[in-house]
Parts: sequence; C-alpha cells; structure tokens
Amino acid sequence: MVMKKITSPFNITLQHESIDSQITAALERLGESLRILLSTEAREHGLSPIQAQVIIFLQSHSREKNTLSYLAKEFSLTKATLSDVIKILVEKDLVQKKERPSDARSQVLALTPAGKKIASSCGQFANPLLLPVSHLNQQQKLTLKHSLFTLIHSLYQQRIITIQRMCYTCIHFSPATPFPFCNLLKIDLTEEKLRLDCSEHEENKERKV
Amino acid sequence: MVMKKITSPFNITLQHESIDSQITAALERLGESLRILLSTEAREHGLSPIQAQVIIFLQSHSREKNTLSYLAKEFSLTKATLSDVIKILVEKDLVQKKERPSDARSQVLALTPAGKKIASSCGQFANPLLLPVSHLNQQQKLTLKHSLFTLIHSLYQQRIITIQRMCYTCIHFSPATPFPFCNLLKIDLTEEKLRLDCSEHEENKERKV
DNA sequence: AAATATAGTTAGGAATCCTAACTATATTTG
DNA sequence: CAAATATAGTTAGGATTCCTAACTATATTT
Repeated sequence: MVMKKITSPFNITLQHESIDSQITAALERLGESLRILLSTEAREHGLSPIQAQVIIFLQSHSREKNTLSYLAKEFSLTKATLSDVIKILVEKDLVQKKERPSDARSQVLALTPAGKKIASSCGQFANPLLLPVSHLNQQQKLTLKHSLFTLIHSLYQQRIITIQRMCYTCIHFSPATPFPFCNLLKIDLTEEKLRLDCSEHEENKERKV
Repeated sequence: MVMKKITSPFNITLQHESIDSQITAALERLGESLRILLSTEAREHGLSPIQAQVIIFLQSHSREKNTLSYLAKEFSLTKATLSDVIKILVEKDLVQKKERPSDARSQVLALTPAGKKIASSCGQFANPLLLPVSHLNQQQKLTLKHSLFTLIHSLYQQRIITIQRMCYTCIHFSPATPFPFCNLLKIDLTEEKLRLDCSEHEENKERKV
C-alpha cells in the first residue's frame, strides 16, 4: 500500500505500486466498468440500472424469500428506495406482488410473464467478461475463483456485505471433514463445487473468523 | 454460462453454475461492494462519491493531463456532469483550475492545499480488501494480478473501457523481446513490474488483439 | 478565410437514493 | 392476555447524480 517514489537513472519518477494495491485497484476498475455497462445495457431495454438488477435477481432467484426487505438488503439500499423501484416495476407490469399467507405484512415478489420475457433478453446481456474469463486456463480459473471467494468472504466477515449465499456461511457447511462438505446435498465441496450463490443457502449467523 | 438444472437424489434442485459465470458474478459482487463502501466513506468526509473519486484521482495523478475532458473520459461521464462536480469542488476550495498556456480553452485541474489535506485523509480510506489480499500467497497474488490485468485489457479492446494506463496499451511497450520490455524505463516487464496505472503511459491507439 | 473540431458551461429534467414519519401486522413479555 | 416492541412496507420531501441540448470560445484543418 505504500507508494515509494524512486528516481530512475533516466530521471523519470518510478512509482512502485505494491501488488496488493494493484490488485485492489484492478478490482475497483473492473467493478466500475461493469456498473457502467449495466447502466448502458439497462437503458437500451428501457430500464434503469436498479430496475434491471431487480429483474435479473428475481429471474435467477425465484422463491418465497424474495420480499422487498430482502432485496433492500441484497442491494444495500433502504426499503424506501426499493419500494419506489418495485412500484414502478409493478406499474410496468414486469413484477407482481403475491400475498404471503404466513405473514400478512409482507408480499412475495415475482416476475410477471412480461417480466420474464424482458429478464431473459436482459439475461443475454453480453457480459464482456465471459469471453476473456473463458480463455483463462483451468488452473488460473480455480485460483481466481478461490481468491475472489476469499475476498468476498472477508468482506462478509467485516460486515460490509450483509447478504450472500456462499457455502462458507451456510448452516449446511462443514469446514473440513477432511474436505469441506455440504450436509444438505451430501457432497464434497471441492474447489469446483463451492458455490457463490446457492439456492439452498441458509445463513449461519456465527461469522466465525 | 449454461445453467444446468439437475434433480438430486434428495429431490433438491441442483444449480450447476459454470466456473466462468461464478467468476464474473464474484467480480460484480466485489465491485458493487466497493462502490457502496466508497459512497459511505465519502459521505463521512462530507463528499459525494464522485467528488471523492475526483479528489483521490487528482491526488495520485498530479499532472498537466488532468483536464475536465480527461476526467470525464476516465470516469465515463459527460463533460456536463464533470463540469458540475468540479464547480462544486472549486466552490469548496478543494480543487483549483490553472490556466494552460498551450491551450486557452482548457484548464488544468489540481488540488488546493485543503484538497490535498482531505485527499490524504481519504487516501486512508480503510480499504477492506487490502488486508485479505495481503493474506493471499505470492503465487495466488501473481495469478490474480495477471488474470485481472488480462480481463481489463480485454474490456479495453472491446472499447468498454476508454481510458487506462496499463503497460499493454502503451507506446513504450514491446510485447516480447524475449520478455515484455518498457522502452522508456528500459526495464523488463516481469509479472511483478507490469503496471496498471503508469504515470508515463502514452496510449498506443492500435489496440491490436 | 471558412469549416470543423474541441474545451468547457449552462439550463432543464429524469432517475437514484436518502431520512423521517407513518400504517399495519407479528412477536415478545410482564 | 394486554402492552410494548419489532418488522414489513408506504409516502412525502429533498439532495445528488447524471443526462441531453444548446451555447461560447478557442484550435485546427482545409
């Protein structure tokens, strides 16, 4: 993180950036790019970025859990903000609210047929990272996945991310017996099988370090 | 990228996410977290996120090139948007505009003493990624750096990123003779030395693939 | 010298996202 | 069981972000 300045024999200031800060800078850069891309693509579909995010999320996570409050946590926004967004999506007939018998205060959010249609065309969002990622070799991919998962887990432990659904933080996860194991699916969680976003995830609130 | 759905012996739907899409999802997740973090931290310093980004950028890139237009490209915003942001920063006496003798239309942006002061306290932005990154082993770091640089370079080639300052896209960069080499600094660009953001960078507009 | 390009500003407006105050239902507790 | 507290969600009002379009002024090209 320290920035050393060295004068080279050619009288040019050499910045020596540590590899750690180069990595964090690269992650920031990629994140920024993806965000700009999302907003551009969303606009082409007549959606705002957050509207698109909600629709894509509902498409890939269809289930009872999807309430307004849950989405607010997912996106780190207030309920008021999400309420506005959902209201517009309901007016556009892309999302519908269904009563939840178990709790009269809350409603389950789901895509309407029109919403599903848009979602699947948004799902085609030509993610410009997929091609270059696919060109990495298998070893690089595994290392990359492992490193990124570690970083996300660390943000979760630092309480910066409040919601996620990765194996490390699931009540069904056994750390090492002798390998990480999923007690629900009864499978060894090799590097390949570890999930970032499991539909069966149930949070283990302990957040052991 | 294909999402296979398999019914497990336990009647639980197994999603098989490809490692490629897990990686892109993880990158999106990290990017989103960093953005939220920036906005939180900026607010604590009485700045908006974009104001903070501008100040941090000016701190680490003090030079003639820093015009309003350059920053607009850097952040993928319009000149109108940047003009507003800069106006406010000038009113707050954090940024100053200096005349540029070579071109009377444009002005060079630089931090005022007050701006530098804020910048260095913002520079302390406890980046929550630095600690977990530092705990990766050297081999993981090198692979991570290499992969992330490759991805950024690919976004540049796809014209999604319009400005950057990494070795691959610099006129002083020789790809392999037999190793990548910087013709300006006269050094071999080993993985360790490759830069993401070099102050001597001059764009090679060819964008060879 | 005229046409075109570039740097930057201004005005007006849509969208994002917040806080605070509120209603209604659930849950906990004395 | 009634009162206190917590949770789901809405509404109103406002600050900020960020855009397009129209504009001025200076540079560059033809």
